[in-house]
Amino acid sequence: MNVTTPDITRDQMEHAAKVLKAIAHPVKLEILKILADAEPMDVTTLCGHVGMDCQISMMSHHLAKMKDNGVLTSQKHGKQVFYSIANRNLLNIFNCIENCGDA
Amino acid sequence: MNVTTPDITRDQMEHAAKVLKAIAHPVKLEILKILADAEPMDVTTLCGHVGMDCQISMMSHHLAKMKDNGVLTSQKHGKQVFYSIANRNLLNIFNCIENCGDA
DNA sequence: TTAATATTTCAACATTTATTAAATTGTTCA
DNA sequence: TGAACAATTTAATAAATGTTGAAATATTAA
Repeated sequence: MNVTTPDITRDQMEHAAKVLKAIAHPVKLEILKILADAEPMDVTTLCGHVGMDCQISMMSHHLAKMKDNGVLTSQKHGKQVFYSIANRNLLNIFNCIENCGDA
Repeated sequence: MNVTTPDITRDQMEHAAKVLKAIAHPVKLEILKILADAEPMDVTTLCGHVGMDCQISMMSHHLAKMKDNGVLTSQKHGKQVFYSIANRNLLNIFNCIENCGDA
């Protein structure tokens, strides 16, 4: 397979690194995956869907970081905060990863 | 655009997180980009191609981590070590990133 | 207004990552 | 052999991340 890469400036590179850092964590990837199938979702429900033991505080930290880096958006309804994926194009990263798993 | 995500196990998730961590850094992305266009390449030449000031020792550290996580491979010829991209599918990540830049 | 619920923020700490310089290893060539 | 070069390893330190529990904030309902 002949893959070519688009031209990317140094600024874009810095930005890309930030986004990747914001999701390069098993739980954060899982969050992304769960939201991919059922967004938006509130923090407590999301916590319940995560495989491992989930502490609400940890979840909140993960979500905040992902939001800070433009990966997620949030919207408050009543006492709950619902998170969504900012740009579903990012989900293609899962296909990328799946193919590269046996590198 | 309706993006669906493949089923991914927790183990794959852990692995994916490792790979992403191994490239979630501006210089590491740049390394990947340079190699994408001209692999294999030795450490000193690679260092020269990197935009910012590059110390050979730092480069070596970056390369080692990327190799440890299966992103790169290396081959020694004489006193030089040439690095290549282990699986060029990973390069699709640049397309991913380009589209998500304005999230 | 008080109680209950949802989420965030704060603070502390452990762990990991990034960066740099110096020392070390391995290779080639005079 | 020993000088020169390429790259890695080691070690030290700074900076960023991950994790946890407790306290604080905001919203709703009694």
